Amino acid sequence: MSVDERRPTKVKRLPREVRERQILDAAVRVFSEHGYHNASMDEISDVAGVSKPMIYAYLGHKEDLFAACIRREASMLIEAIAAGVEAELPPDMQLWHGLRAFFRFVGAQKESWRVLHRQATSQGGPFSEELLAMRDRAIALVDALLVRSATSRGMDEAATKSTEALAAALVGASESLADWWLDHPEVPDKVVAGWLMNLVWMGFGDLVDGHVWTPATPTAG
Amino acid sequence: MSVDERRPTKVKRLPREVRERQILDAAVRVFSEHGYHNASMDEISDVAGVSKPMIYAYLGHKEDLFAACIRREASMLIEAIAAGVEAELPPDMQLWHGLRAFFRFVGAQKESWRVLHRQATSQGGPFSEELLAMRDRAIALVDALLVRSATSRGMDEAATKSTEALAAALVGASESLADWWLDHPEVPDKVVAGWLMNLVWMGFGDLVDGHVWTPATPTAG
DNA sequence: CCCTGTACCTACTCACGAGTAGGCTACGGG
DNA sequence: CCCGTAGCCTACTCGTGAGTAGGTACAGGG
Repeated sequence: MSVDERRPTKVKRLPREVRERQILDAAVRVFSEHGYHNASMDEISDVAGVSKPMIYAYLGHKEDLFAACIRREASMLIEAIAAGVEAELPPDMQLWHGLRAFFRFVGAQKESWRVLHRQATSQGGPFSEELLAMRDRAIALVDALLVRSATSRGMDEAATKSTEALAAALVGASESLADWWLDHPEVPDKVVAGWLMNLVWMGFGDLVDGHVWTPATPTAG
Repeated sequence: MSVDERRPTKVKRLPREVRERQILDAAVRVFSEHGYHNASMDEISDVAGVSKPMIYAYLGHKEDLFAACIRREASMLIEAIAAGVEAELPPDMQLWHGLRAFFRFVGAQKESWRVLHRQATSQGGPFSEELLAMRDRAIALVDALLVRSATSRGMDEAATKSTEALAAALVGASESLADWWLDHPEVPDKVVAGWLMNLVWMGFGDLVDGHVWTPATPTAG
C-alpha cells in the first residue's frame, strides 16, 4: 500500500454513541430517499461521514441497520402520539388530540414518516413484521377508542364487530392524508387534522349540511 | 457443448400474443409476492414457462415489464370501478357503487391489488409516477363527487376547499381497509363496503347513535 | 430438398453492491 | 519510549442477477 501518500490524518475521533447516532440519521435519510433496496451502504457511509466498516462494526448488516431505523423512528412517533393523548378525556377529544399529535409529528419529521410509511410497509422481510406490529398497535388503540365510545352510548353488538375494520380505515385515511399533506405543506397541521376529524366523526353527509365538529375547549386562532 | 443430450424438443410454439399474456401473468404474480427488487427475471421466466430472452424480446427490460404490469392491472381496476358507477345516480349512491366495485375487484384480484398498492407506490422510479397518476385520478373522481354533493346542498366555500384532502383520505381509507380485508377474507365484500360507506357518509358520531346509511334501493340479502 | 424467418433455448458476460481483511493512527498506562 | 487498544480507514472478494450472444428446432415457400 502506498505508505508515503499524504493523507489528511484529520479524522476526528468520536465516542461510539455519537457515531451510531450519525449513522442512524444518515440511514434514515438515505432509506427515505431511495428505499431499502436502492439505498447502498456506501451512500449511507458517505452521508454519515464515516467509512463502511464502521457501520458494520456498530450497527451490523443492512437488515439490522434498517430495523434499527424503523425501531427508533417508530418509537418516536408512538411517543409523540402518546404524549398528546390524555386518558381522562372523552373519546372524541382523545381522537382529536391523537390526530393532532400525529400530523404534528409528520410535519416535523417528514423523513421519518417516509421511511416508516413508504419503505417499511412495502418490504417483505422481518421489517414489515415489526412495522406492521406497530401499525396494528395503532389500529388496536383506535379500535379500543371506538369500542369504548360505542358501548358507552349503547351501540348494538353487530355494529361493534366492525370497529376493528373502521379503525384500520381510519389509520389508512390518516396515512393517506399525511401523504397528501406532504404535497400541500401550506396547510397548517391543525387544519388537516380538523378535516380528518370532521370526516370520521361527523361524516360527509353531516358536513354538507353544515354540521361540523369542534373541540370542546376553545382554541386560539 | 453436449450436443447429444436428449432435450425434450417439446416446446410448444405459440403466437406472440399468448406468450406476452403468460409473461405478464407470471410477472404480476412474482412482483406481487416478492416486490419489484426481490423479483428476479429468472423466476418470472420460470413461472411463465419461457426462457429469459423471450421476456426481453417481447416485453423489454425489467422496468418496462413492471410498467406493463402496472398499466394492465391499473386499467382493469379503473374499468371495474367505472363499470359499477352510473352518472345518473345521486352522489351517495355513486360512492356506494364505486366502493362496492372496488372491493369486488380487490377480492377477485388480490395479486393485482398487491402489485398496485404495495409495490408500485413504494418504488421511486417512473412506476410510482404512473401509478400515482392513476391514484390521483381516483382522488379527483371522488373529489368531484364530494364537490358536486357539497355545492348542490349549499356547503360554504371554505369547507369546499378541503374536499381534495378528504378525497385523499377516503381513497387511503379504502386502500387500508382493503389490506385489512386481505387478512379477514371471511367478511363479504358488500359488508366491508358498507362499513366504509357508513363511516365516511354518516361519521362515527352518528353511527354510535344508531344512525346508519342504507342504499335507497332495496338489496337482497 | 434447401432456404429463410421466427419461436425459442442454453450458457455466458459484466456491473454493482454487500460484506471483509488487514492495517494505520491517536491516546493512555507503564 | 513502548505497548495495548479502540476508532477509523483503504482496498479488496465474491455472490447475485440484469442483460446478451449465438445457437437450435420447426414452418412454409420455392
